[in-house]
Amino acid sequence: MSPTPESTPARLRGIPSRLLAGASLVADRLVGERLAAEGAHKWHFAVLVALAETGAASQAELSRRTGIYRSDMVAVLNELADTACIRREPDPADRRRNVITLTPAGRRRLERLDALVADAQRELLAPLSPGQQDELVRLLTVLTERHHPAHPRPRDAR
Amino acid sequence: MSPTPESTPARLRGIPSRLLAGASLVADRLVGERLAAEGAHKWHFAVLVALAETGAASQAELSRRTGIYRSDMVAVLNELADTACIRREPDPADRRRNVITLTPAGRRRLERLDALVADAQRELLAPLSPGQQDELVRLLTVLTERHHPAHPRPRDAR
DNA sequence: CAGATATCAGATGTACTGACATCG
DNA sequence: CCGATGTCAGTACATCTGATATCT
Repeated sequence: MSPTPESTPARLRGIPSRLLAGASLVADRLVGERLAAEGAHKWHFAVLVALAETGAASQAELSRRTGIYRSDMVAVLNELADTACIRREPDPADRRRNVITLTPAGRRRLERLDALVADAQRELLAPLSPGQQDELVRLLTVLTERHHPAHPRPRDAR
Repeated sequence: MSPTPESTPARLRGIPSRLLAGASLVADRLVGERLAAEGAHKWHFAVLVALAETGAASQAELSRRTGIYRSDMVAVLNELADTACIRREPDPADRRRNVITLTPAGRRRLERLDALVADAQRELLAPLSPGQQDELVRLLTVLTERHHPAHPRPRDAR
């Protein structure tokens, strides 16, 4: 729907869900543009972070950690494997699973992507004072954490 | 990508762009569900508000006010015309344009949709105190208003 | 002729569903 | 047999692009 133009009526402009949609759009664009400069997507970044943070895991587990559907995870891991950022090998303990491991190359890539993402966040939040930035993050955290139970229940990755 | 599950690593959970994406998703779902109960979409609501607020207008003008592309506006107006919420007639002063006018039925429909949208906003913001709700709206407003110049320039409706 | 308008036809991208073979 | 896993095919929807005919 686009980030609120100037001519938007006040009654529309103040609606929280519309503000969130607009803010999310500009945020995703900023992140997307930065990462695109390195031929990456936010998913790659998310998976790399999850691996660096919580250690090697199966694809379904990564799906739960990142919020990417396990059906979509396949393609993401294919690309990360093609660039040697991860290794994907069958789990000897459970032959349904693949064990996904972060490689040194993947760790280096994560460092670069991390810098880009951090840049995008800085640019995104630039209009706010440091105190306001923290407050925004706090408010959004409360909002999202209170809104997972029930409706769209997270089973695999939703 | 989904609203952050519980098992998400802290390093991912605190990223503003991800928080915004998650919050925007739950918000759009809430609004969408409520409006769907009346067979409506957020676009219908947006157009009706724009008409009620700023008065009759051409389709391109409505596009600018609401942030809906003028290519997509056609279908929205078709549906609103089918339910007699608007009238669409050629502008005698400028024969390229259609003049879109809100009908009494449209005004009544707007009242109903407005209540549903307001409900959704209340549910969305319920986890926050009234003061926090205001603060969130303020912060998001600053954020979005500072982020329209340059990049995705709003010409018609982008 | 440049520019705006309404319209259509479709490209893209992302979230999501359903099914299937394999395995615990 | 139930349930989880990796994979694939395909849906649903929204954003966005391009082109065209008409008109200023």
